[in-house]
Amino acid sequence: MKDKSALYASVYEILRRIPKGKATTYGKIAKRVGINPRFVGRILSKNDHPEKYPCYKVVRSDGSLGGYTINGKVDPETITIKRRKLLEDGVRFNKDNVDKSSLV
DNA sequence: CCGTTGACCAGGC
DNA sequence: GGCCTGGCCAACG
Repeated sequence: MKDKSALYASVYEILRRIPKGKATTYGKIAKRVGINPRFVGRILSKNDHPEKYPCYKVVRSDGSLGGYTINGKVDPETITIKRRKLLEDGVRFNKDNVDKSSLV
């Protein structure tokens, strides 16, 4: 993993490894691939593949959903979709935050 | 080339 | 419990 494009692939690979009913955080991924947390979000927002990778399984360390962008879409509805998809996967919620017991 | 930006994080108040 | 600050580091204009 030297190329920056490989970095993207690493992040997506991690998303695929998330078990059903679980979510992960930007910070955990960042540590895993060795980059800063901000860049994780940047990767997902600019180069995500919503049909192939569960980018919606990534939330903030405090359990809040953070953001959710699809193909440059910045509508407030997308964040609602993110929450619904997490629920469909069996991730437990505590009000508007992901239950920490559902984090990996 | 340099300043700003960002799907963040941890710490302090 | 919420808001502010500093730090992080690649990408963008």
